[in-house]
Amino acid sequence: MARQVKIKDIAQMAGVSAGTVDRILHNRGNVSEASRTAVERVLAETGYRYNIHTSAVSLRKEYRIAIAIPTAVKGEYWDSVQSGIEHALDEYSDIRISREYAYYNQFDIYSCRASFESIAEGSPNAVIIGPTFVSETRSLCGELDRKGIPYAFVDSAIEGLNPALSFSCDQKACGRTVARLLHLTCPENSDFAILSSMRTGNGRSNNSLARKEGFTEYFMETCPGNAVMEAKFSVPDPEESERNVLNFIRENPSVKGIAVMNSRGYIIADILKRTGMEGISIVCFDLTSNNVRCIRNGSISAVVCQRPELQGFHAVRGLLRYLLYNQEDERKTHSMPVDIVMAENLPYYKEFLPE
Amino acid sequence: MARQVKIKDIAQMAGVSAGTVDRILHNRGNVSEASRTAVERVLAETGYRYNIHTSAVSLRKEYRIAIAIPTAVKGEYWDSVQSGIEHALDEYSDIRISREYAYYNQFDIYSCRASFESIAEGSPNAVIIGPTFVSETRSLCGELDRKGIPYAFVDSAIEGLNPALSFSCDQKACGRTVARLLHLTCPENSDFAILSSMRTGNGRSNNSLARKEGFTEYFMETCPGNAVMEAKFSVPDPEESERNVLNFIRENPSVKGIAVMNSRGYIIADILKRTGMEGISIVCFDLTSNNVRCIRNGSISAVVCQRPELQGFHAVRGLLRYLLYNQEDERKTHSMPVDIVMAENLPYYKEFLPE
DNA sequence: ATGTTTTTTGTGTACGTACACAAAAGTAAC
DNA sequence: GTTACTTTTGTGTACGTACACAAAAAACAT
Repeated sequence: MARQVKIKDIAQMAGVSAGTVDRILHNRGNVSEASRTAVERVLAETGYRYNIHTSAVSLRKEYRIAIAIPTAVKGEYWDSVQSGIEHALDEYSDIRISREYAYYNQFDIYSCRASFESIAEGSPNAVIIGPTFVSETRSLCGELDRKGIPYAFVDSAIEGLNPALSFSCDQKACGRTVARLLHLTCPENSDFAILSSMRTGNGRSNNSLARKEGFTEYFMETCPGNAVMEAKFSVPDPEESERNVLNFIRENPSVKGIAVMNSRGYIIADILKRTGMEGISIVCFDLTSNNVRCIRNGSISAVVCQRPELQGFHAVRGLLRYLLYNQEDERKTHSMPVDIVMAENLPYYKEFLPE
Repeated sequence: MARQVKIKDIAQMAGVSAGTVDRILHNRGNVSEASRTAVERVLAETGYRYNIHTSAVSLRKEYRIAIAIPTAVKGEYWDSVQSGIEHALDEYSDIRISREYAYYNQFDIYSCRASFESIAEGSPNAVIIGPTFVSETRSLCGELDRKGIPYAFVDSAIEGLNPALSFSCDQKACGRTVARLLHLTCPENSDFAILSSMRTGNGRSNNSLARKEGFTEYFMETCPGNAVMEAKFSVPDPEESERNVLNFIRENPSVKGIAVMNSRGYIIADILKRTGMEGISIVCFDLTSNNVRCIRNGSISAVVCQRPELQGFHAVRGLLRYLLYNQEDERKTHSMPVDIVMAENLPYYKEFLPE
C-alpha cells in the first residue's frame, strides 16, 4: 500500500511551506498567485486527499447542524428520517457536532415559518431541510445562501435552489411502481382508484402530484380499458372518513384496487378490515408502523418506500464532508432507490445495517 | 456537546497511568488485578469509547485482508460483492489496509481448496469468505481459529463455525418472495415450475435448496391446487439447454410461471424471447447485468436480490472495527434485506450511495 | 531612505491514541 | 541483604492536520 502523500510533501514539491498549502486547501486567502498555481499543480498531479482521521483530530471547531423537518411522530415517516440523522451523528461522534431540531407541523404553514425563522436566527453551520412548503423553503434558502450556510434537502427537492446536497426519489417512478403493484394484485378487469387524504393542504402536494401522474400514466399505457378514479377521505374525522370510503366503494363495485399516495393507506385498510370488506387491494407509501401492521394482517398488499433513514444518514454525512473537506464536487442530487415491501420480504426489510 | 472522555481522564480517575489503561483496552496483558478492576470500573462508569480518528491516526500497523470468493465475473453476483469490498477499502483508505483476492471457481472444488490453502499460508490479519463449499470452508475456518485470525462470511453462513461477522439472507423467505412474485405475475390457474441449472454441482446448493423449500411452501399454503414442477437445463451447453426448456414447456402448457433459484434466469428468458414464446413469466435472483437487460426488455418479470454490494462493504467495515477496536460485541449475524426489483423500480435501484 | 501598513509565508503546538522503551516494584534464590 | 529476574507501571514520541502566531517580504506613504 503506497504511503500517503502528506501536506508536507506537497509543500516541499511546490517549494512552499506547509502553512501555505493549508491556506490553499482551505481557501483561507492571503496567498500569492504564484504559490497558488504551483501548489494546485502539485495537488492535481499527486491526487492529494485529506487524511480524514488526522483532519478530524485536529479540528478545533464544533459544528452545529440545524434540522428543519416536520414533527417526527414515532413510527411514522419523519421519524425514520430522524433516526437516520441520529445514526449518522453517532457514527461520526468523534467529530464535535451538535444538532438542533426545529420541527414544524407539516399541515400548518405558520408553524413552518416559525421553524424556519428560528433556524435562520441561530446561524448554524449547516442545515437539513424537509421542504414541504415551497415558498417558505425558498425564502429560508435565500437567507442561508446569503449567509453562506450550506443546506441539504431530504424527501424532495425544490427547483431553482442550490443545496449542497439533495435527496429525493423519482416520484413518477414511485407512482408507476404503485400502479404496477396494484395491477398485479388485482383481478383482471378491475378498475382502480386513488384515494387522497383531505387535510394535507399544501403539505407534500408536490410528491403526491407526481406520484399520481406516474400512476395514471402506467394505466393509460398498460390497460387503457380499466378506469382510474379519484376520491377523497378525511384524516381528521374518522367517522366521516369511513363514510366517504364505504360510499365510494359501494358506488364503484368495479374498483378492486386502491392506491393512497402517501402513508395513510392504513386508514383505508383498517376501515375495510373492520367492516369485513374483502377482495380489495391497497397499495400505499412508506413503511410506517401502522402500515407494517397492515401488511402483516394482510390488509395492505404492498408498500413503496424511499429509504427515509438512509436519506437522513447521508444528509448528515454529506454535509459533514462538505464542511470538513470542501467536497462539494460530489454528485449533489441523489435519487433514492424505490423499495417494494410486502408480507414476504417485510421481516427482513432494513435500510442499512446499524451497529 | 460534552467534551470527550480521554484515556488520560480514565487513567487519572482510576489512579493509574495512561499506559496501563491502554494495556487494558487492548488486552496486552502485564496488568495487575487491582489495576484492571479499578480501570474497568471507571471505563464502565464513563462509558468510554475510542476516538476512532485518533486511534486510526496513531495506528502503525498495516492490516492485510484476504478475500476468498468465487471469481468475480464482471456484471455478475460476486462482482457486486467485490465492488462493495473495494468501496469500503476506499472509504477507509486512511487506515493502512492491503487486500489480496484468492478467487476460486465455484464449480471446481479443487480450485477452492487451492485458494483456501493459499489464504491460510499467507497469515493475513482477517479473511472474508464466500463459503460455497462446506467442508473446505470448515477446514479453512478451523485453521484460522487456531491462528486467531478473524473471518467474515458473505452470501451465506455455515453452521457450527464462529465467524467474527456473517452476512446472509433468509433463503426460505427469498424463495417465498419469488413465489409470491411469480404468483402475482401469472394468470389465475396456471401451474409453476422451478428450472435448475445442471452444472452447479456442489456450488451454492445450500442456498438453492432453502429457496426451493420456501417457494414450494408458499404454493402449498396459498394455492395447493396449482402444481409446482421441477426441471433441469444445462448451462454449459446452450443448444441442449434450449431443447430442455422448449420440450418442458411444450409438454407442460399449463405452466405459466418459471422460477430460477439462482441468477441464470436470463438464460431461460433469452430462449423464450428468441423463440417468440410469450405469456410465461420468469422470476429469478440477483441483479446481474444479464438480468438487468432482461428486465428491461420485459422477458424477466422480477428479480429478488440480497444486497451483495452492501454485504461486501459491511464485511470489510465490520472486520476493521473488530481489528481496530475489538468491537466483537456487536451483532454478529446480519440478515440482509430481500429486495424486489422489476421494470418500474429498476432504474433507481442502488444498494447504497457511492461517493 | 525611512517608517508604516499590508500581504504573504513559515513555524510550532495541540488534538487523543498506540506503542516502544525506560523505570519501578515485586519475587525468588542464595 | 544482594543479585538476578519477572512483572507491572509510567513516560515520551509519532501519527498528519488545523490553526494561531511570529516572521519575512512587499507595497505604500512620507
